Amino acid sequence: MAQNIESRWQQWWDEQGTYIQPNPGETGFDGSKPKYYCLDMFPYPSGAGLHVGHPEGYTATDILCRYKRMRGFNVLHPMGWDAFGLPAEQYAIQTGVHPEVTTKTAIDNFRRQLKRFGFCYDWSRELGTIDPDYYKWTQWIFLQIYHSWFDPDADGGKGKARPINDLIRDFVEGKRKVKLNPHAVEYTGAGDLPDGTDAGPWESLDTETRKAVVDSYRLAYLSQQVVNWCPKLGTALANEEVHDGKSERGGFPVLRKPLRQWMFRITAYADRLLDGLTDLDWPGSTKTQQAEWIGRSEGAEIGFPIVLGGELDMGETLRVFTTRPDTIYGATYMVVAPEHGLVEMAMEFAGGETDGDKIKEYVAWASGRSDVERQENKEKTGVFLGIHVRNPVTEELIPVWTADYVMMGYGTGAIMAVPGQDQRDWDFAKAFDLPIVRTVQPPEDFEGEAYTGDGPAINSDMLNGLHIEEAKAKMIAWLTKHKLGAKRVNFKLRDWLFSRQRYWGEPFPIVFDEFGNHHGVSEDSLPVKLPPLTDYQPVESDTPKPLLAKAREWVHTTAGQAGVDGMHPDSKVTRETNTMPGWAGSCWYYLRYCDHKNSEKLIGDAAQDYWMGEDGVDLYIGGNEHAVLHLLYARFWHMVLYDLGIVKSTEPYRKLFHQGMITSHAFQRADKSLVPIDEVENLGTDGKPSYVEIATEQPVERIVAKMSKSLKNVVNPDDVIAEYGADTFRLYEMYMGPLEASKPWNTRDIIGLHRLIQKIWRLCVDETTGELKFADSADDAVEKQLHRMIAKVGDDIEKLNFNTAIAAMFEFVNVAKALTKDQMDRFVRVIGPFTPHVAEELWHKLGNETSVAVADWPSFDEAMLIDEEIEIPIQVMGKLRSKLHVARDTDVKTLEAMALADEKIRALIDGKTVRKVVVVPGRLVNIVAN
RNA sequence: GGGCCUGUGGCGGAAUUGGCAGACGCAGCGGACUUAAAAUCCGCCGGGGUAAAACCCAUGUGGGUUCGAGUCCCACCAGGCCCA
Repeated sequence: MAQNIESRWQQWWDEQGTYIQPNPGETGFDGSKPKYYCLDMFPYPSGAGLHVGHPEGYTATDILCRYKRMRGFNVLHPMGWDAFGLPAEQYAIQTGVHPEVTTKTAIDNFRRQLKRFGFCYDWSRELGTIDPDYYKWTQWIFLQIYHSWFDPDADGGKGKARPINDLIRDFVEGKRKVKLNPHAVEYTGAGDLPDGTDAGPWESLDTETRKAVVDSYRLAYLSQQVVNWCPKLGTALANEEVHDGKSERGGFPVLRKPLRQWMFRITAYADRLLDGLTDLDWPGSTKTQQAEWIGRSEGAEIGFPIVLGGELDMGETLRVFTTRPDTIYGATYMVVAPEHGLVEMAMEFAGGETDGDKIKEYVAWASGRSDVERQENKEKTGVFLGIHVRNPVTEELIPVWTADYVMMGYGTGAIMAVPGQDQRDWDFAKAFDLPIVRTVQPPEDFEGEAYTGDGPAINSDMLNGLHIEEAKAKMIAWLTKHKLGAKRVNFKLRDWLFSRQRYWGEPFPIVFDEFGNHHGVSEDSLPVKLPPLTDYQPVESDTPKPLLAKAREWVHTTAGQAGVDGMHPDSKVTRETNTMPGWAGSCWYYLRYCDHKNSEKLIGDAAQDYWMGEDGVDLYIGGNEHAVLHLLYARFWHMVLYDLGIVKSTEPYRKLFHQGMITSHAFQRADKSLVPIDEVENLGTDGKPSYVEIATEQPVERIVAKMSKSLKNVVNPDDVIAEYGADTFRLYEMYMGPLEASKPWNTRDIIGLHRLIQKIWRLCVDETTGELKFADSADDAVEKQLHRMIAKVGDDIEKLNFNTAIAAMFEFVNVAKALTKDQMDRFVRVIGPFTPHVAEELWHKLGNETSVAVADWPSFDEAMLIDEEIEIPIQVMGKLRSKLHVARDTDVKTLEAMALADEKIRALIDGKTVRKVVVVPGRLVNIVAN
């Protein structure tokens, strides 16, 4: 029956366009209503179809949106597809089927499955990141970023993105000193002046230098980056995909190789990304994760003069960043990253204390290690460079080592090692027998090694006795005064590597001329369409070659064809062959939903003003696995677009909520290894289970585990819907527990929710005639319970407490045996958001012609929520001893008197002294007596 | 190693935010209806204790604050997630 009713109404909603939400200016739009923009994280349409985790968040937003609509909001609730990405491409490599074919099949399947849940998406706004009409604007945004620079002085020192032409104009007009961007990480390194060098007047520079200067400011820039290159797979790999120098997939060797890559200067926004978190209504843990990822730390940059052979002053300094300048007296050695310029310099001057071969060997070895491996706190490795620096404070000579636990990407790629106050330095010092000097006095009972806590400074001359914060301040002041260092803020956040050597992604709207200079294509030549390929095999090569290089005709074109302004149309150009990473399309999709058919603009003004308002998306629900990457990247794009005046809200997502993971059961052997569920049998009863692995007859323990193919504990929503219907499925997932909690799937429990729907049905419908049945008159108890349910359900929906809302429905149908027509009318409205199909069926049986989805939410009477007579527990010494039945508003004195007069209580306190009587009116009485 | 979160019946969970622990559902037990089963309806359902009550114990463990603690504080144990 469920199948029949559900598919009938789903079809009707489609035909009626029940859930289509018009935009401002369109027919049917009611501008007097407030807006509610409720967004789900759109799915990656995999070939496997939906799993039971998808509909959890989607059902929650569906209920909320239906409720908000009934409460008089215009609701924007769209759905789309995050469809570029690796799995479709991997599949293409194996089968030769174009990723577009497999992806579109997967999308059709996902759409079919989602519609089967009866979700109230406005499908007219559906979009996919692979649609050329969509990625046209992804490319357009890239161009905006490419044509921008970050002016750190703008906006009162907060800094903002400005058009790159503003910068060029400043250079031409002499308003700004022409120099390389001092904040550009790709140009910093040992020996560079921290402030950049004045390049002289603009007109004195040749074209090439001018271009280099301008490019160093772009928010999207090309840079040599050391990546994990796997020749066999023909692509760069993420750190997480490399283990022991081999690729996780296939076990092929991985090299550290510099690659010319597109980068986003997200580091320029570090402070704003951090500060912006404060006002967001996001889970605290997510904010913390982003803040830690950004990793702001205050400290000092200090220059240590480099000394060769113990006396020859090089006239250069080794710059280090440290968060603990107060510990400089305890710096007993220095460490530079193996990629640091000083290592190469050491090898040039090999001889004496410098063992060039050993250094060379070490650097080669370190280059094969991923960042993750290098940061693992295992065995310390390193080589003495034979170079010393002079401690600027103590004037003592300190040896310089290279070791891979120092990263080139963090700070300056060099540290002053203070083993007394840093455990990694301590371990290293122990391993290589280097001196350890404590500069902070640990507490007397301290038994650890490095001491990182606070305490008075020792062995530190002018700092002695000062605590960390004072000592830091004093040292920074001293260094600044003597021009040996300065206060500096450092971030863990790195610039965002935006190139992939893959096929299935957005092409860059960039071409290179014959001299290798890059040019953005003009806006009217967008989209740069992804060319079809027939061969998706990675190019096996030592020199990284992106897959798109195979589309030779597409790659080699002319400026006219590609649409490059300011070049002769016949000039030969080659297209950028890297593609954008999967994050690109998901960085801004929430904007496009507002106005997805707009061919003139990314988003029209009226649509943006109404739907995004000042705070952006009202509620964004998705998994917390996106806590950092997607949610940080999207905020970054939004901020750039804000600076350029394209969007008007400062943040994309006002309120964020993470639904918990739906887990499953699995079985665990004594050694903690897992057993698939079909290899276990229950020899006990349901009440007292006793699980045994069939093959070994050994007992196993039932535990909660992630759903996975190998454990055979994956649940397919299609099967559940086929058996119980979508309404039951929706209720079950919402009744499992709090939305944010991770909860185990338990098929056996579904029946209870199925019974609820049947009880609802039987409460309203006479099963013999199929007609509605009504009570002659309203029962007081039922009427009261109805008011309570309306209040409770509405309140719970607002708080996303769907499990207790459903419990309130259970309580109602357990009380109500018959409803009047008026009661039924209200009841059906309340269940509408949860079980839209059954509700719609009953709603129409009640004689309505329009959908229950557009009905008003019923009101309730506050007075009905309050009991006139209540039960008050009486405690003696905090233990429940008796109860009073009293009028709700009985005052304190009366309650106290009644409690003390209670027979049971009198017996208990007989012979004791009543010390105190605590009375909470309407709550309880507690008697303290002894 | 650091950070965050969680721990309540056989199971999922509830608890007005410091005020009657176990709402609601599942499973289980007993009964009604039925030739029988399913479905449905009624009752019981943390442990000990009792003829039944009374009473005692109980929210991972141990302490603390409080008239009163599942809820707040400290320590520990176990599990999970994130970072390293």
